[in-house]
Amino acid sequence: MSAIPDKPQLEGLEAKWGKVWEEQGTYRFDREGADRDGVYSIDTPPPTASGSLHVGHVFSYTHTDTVARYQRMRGKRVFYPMGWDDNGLPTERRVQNYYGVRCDPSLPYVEGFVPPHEGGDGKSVKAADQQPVSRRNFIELCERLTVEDEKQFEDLWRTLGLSVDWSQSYRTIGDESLRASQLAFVRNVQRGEAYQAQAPTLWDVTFRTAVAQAELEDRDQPGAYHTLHFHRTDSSGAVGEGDLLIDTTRPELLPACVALVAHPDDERYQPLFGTTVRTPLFDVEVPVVAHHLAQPDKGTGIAMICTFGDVTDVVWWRELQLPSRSVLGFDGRLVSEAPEAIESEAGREAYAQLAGKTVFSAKQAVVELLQASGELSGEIRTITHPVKFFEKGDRPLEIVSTRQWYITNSAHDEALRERLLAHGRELDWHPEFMRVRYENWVEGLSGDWLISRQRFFGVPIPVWYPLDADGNPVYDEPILPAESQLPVDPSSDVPAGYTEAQRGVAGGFQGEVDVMDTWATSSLTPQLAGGWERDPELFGLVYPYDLRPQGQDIIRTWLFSTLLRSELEEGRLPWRHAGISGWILDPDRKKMSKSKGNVVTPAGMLEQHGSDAVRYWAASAKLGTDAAFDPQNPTQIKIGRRLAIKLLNAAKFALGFDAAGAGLVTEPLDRSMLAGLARVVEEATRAFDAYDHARALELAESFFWTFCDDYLELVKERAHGGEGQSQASAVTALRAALSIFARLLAPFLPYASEEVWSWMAEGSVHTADWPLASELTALAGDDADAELLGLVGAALVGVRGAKTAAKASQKTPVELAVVQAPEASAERLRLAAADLAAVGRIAELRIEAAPVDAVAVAEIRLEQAEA
RNA sequence: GCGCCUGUAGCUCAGUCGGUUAGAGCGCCACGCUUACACCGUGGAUGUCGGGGGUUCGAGUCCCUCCGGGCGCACCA
Repeated sequence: MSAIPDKPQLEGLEAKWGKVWEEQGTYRFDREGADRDGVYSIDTPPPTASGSLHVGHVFSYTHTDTVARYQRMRGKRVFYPMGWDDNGLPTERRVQNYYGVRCDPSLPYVEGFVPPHEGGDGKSVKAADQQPVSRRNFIELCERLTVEDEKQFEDLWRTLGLSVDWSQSYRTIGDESLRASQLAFVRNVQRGEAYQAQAPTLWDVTFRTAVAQAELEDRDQPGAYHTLHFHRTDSSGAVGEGDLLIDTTRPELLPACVALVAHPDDERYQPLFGTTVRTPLFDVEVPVVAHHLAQPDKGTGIAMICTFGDVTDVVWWRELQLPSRSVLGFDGRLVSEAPEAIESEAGREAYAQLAGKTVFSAKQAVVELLQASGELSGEIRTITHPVKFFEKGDRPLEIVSTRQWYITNSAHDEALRERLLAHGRELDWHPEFMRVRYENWVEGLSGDWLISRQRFFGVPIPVWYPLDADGNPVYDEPILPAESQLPVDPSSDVPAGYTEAQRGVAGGFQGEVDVMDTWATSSLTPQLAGGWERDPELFGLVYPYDLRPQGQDIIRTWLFSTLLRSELEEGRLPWRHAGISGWILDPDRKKMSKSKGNVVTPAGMLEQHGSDAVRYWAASAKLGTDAAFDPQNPTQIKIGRRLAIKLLNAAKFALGFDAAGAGLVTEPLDRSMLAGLARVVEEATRAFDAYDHARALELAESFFWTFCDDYLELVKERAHGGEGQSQASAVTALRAALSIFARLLAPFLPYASEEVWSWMAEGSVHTADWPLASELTALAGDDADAELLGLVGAALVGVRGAKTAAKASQKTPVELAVVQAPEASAERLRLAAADLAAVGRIAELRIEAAPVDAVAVAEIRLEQAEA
C-alpha cells in the first residue's frame, strides 16, 4: 500500500501506472495451466499503422478495453493482443509522400538508397516529383516507416490505458503473418476455394489495380445523356429514317460497342431482335439482342452494350456471349490500337483521334465527331448519377479484362451461402440489429472475392507459373510451394525442381508478381494472433474467440471475410460475440473525416484532459450507437474528469478516518448504503455480461455520486468524531464501499481506480476480483433496508433547500426541523435521525408520521445569524 | 426500390416487462469558502416524449400511418 498524497491529482497517473503495469506484467496472458473455459479471447482490430489515429479509434478501442478489464477481474485469463495492419495501399501512399518516391518494379535494387526527403509536410507529392525506386527499395521504406508509426501507436494505446498484452502483438506484414496468409491461401487453392480467372474486373486507373466488391462505394457524379443514331443495316445507311436512337452516358465507349439490347417483352424493339445495326462514327455492325435486364423505361428503352461501361455490360456480355472489343487501358486511357472490328477508313480515322486520350477527353472528342457527322440527336442532358469508386480512390472505376485470383465467397455457391448465413444467426451481435447488415451483404454478393492486387507492399501470392516452350506462362498449372517452404516471395524464391537460372526463360518458370488484398491477410487475424499452425496449444486456448470488436463500417469487409475464411478453414464461427461500435459524429452530426478537417488528435485530447476522462466519454456510449463529439466543448470528457477527481478525493477523505475499530457494520444507514451498493453490483454485472458497458458505468457512477453527496455527508460526523461501534460501523462501511467503487469503476477509469486501490490494498485493482453482492450482504446482513438511504436523502434535500432558500450557509445551525413522512417511512427514518441531525446541524429534529406521499420537511427554524 | 437505426428539457443522452407525478448530466438562475474535492458544494426553473390514428383500465414504451435525421444493400443505358 502506498501513502495518500496531500493533494491527489490525475496528472502523472498515466505514466506512473503504465510503468508499473508493464513491470508487473499486469495484463500478460498467462497460459500456464489454462483451459479454454478460463480464457477470454479478443480478436482485436489491427489499426492501419500508416493512418492517423482519430477519436473514433479511441472510442471503439475503449469499448473493448472495458470488456477486457471486466473479464480479467472476473477471473478470466484475457487474451488481448494488438496487431498492426501495415501492408497495403495506405502504407504505400504514405511512403510515397513521406519519402517522395514511387515504386517502379522494372528498376534494379539500389544498395544504401537514400530517399529524396524524409517526413514530408503531410501533403501529397505529385507523381512527377516522386523518384522512381525498385520494388525492394520501396518495400524497405514501407518497413522502415511502419515500424516508426507503430511505435507511436503503441505509445498512444498505452497512454489511453488499453490493457493489451503487448507481448502478443503482430504485424500483418510480419513473417509469421506472411506465412499464415500464404498457408491459408495454398490450402484454399488445394481445396479448390481459390482460383484464377481471366475476367472483366473493376479497375482503379490511379492505383492501377483491381479492386473487390467490398471496397466499392457509390458516389454521385455529374453525367450526361447523349442520344446517338445507330443505323439499321437494312436501310440506306445514311442518317435519317430508320435510325435507332440510343441514350448513353458513355459515348467514348462507342468504339467498344458490341451489341444493342432491349427487353424481350418490349414491343417497340421486338421486330429488331436478330437484325443488326451499324454504329455511328465507327460503322461497326452489331446485333440487336434481347435480355431481361434491359429496362424499357430507361432512356429510349434500348441500350448499347460496350466492353465494358458498367457491371451490367459485363452480365450482358457474359450471358449473351458477345465478343470482346476493349478500348480502355490500365491507365484509364483509350488504347492506341483500334479494335479490329473497326474496318472502315472513316472509322479508323475517328478512332485515331481518340487513341491515348483519357476517358474525359475522349468523351469530348467523340461528342465533337458525332456532332460533325450529325449522329448526335438533340441536346446533351446533364444528370447526376451514382458511379462506382474504389473507396480509397478519387477517379471512377473502369472495367478491364485481366487475370486475377479469387476466393470463393458464396456468390456462386448456394450451400456455402446458407452456411454463412447460419453462422451469422449463430453469432451474438451487440447490438443485435447489426446482423442485418451482414445478411444484406451476404445476400447481395455478386461475384467471388477478388484477392489479387497489382501492388507492391503486401503478402505475395505464393505461386509460380511454368513457362512453355515459347516462354509463355501456363497459368492453368500454377506451381504451389510446399507448406514447409513458406513464407515465399515468388519474385526471389525459386519453386522446387527449378533453378534461379530458369527464371523467365522458355521451359522455366516465372513468379507471380501480384500481392494479396489487405483483407486477405486481415481476414485471418484470429489465426495470426492465435498462433494457428504455429502454436497449436495457444490456438486451442483462444479459438474460437470470445469477442470480435469492430466498427460498423467494416462488417462487409473485415467481419465477413474473417467469418468466411474461418468457415473455409475450420468450418465454424471464429467468435461467439461481435461488438459493433458506432461512429463519432461532429456537432453537425456528420461523420468525422480527415477531409472535413474536423479530426482531433487523440494524443492531444489525452494530454489535455487525462486518459480516464477521455475513456469515460467513450465508455458512456453504448455499442452500435453513434456519439456526437465537439472538440470545442467536450462536455462528456469534462464530466469524466470530474468523476475521476471525485474518486480520488472521496477516497482520500474516507480513508482518513480512524479505522482502528473497523470490523462490523451495525448502523441502519450504513447497512442501507451497502445494500443499495449490492444492487448496483448485481445490475452492473448483468449489464457487462450483456455487453452493455455503458449501463454498467452509469449504474456505478450514479450510485457513487449518491454515496459522496448524501451518504458520506451524513456519516462524516460519526465517522470522524463518533465513538465506539457507531463510529466503527461507518468506517467499515465506507472502506467496503470504496473498495467496491474502485473495482466497479476500474474498467472505465483504470488510472484513478488503481491509484485509489493502492491506498487501501495490495496488488493491482485490475487483477482484483470483480465485486460480488455477497461481499456486501455479508457485512450489511440480508435484511438491510436498501431504501433507507434514499429516504434520509430526501429529508436532507429538504433541510438543505430551506437553508438555500434562506440564503444561508449549509453550516447554519437549525433550532428545529420537522420532517413528515408516510407512516412506514417515518419509523425507518428515525433509525438515521442522529446522522441527519448531525449533517444538518439540527438541534431538535422531529420525525412525524403524516398522510403525505413522500418525505418532506414540514417546518424548519434556522438559528438567526448574528444580528 | 428493399431494409435497418433514430426522433424524449436549450445541449448530450437514460428510460428494463406497457403501470403512480417522464429522469440524469451539462448549460442556465440563485445561494454557499461547509472537516476530501473551487477541477468544489447546495438548491431551483425547464417537456406537445416528431405529427396523426389505433389497441389497452393504462402508451415515451405495442400496432398502423405520415414527417424529419442517419445508415446498409440493390439499381446505375
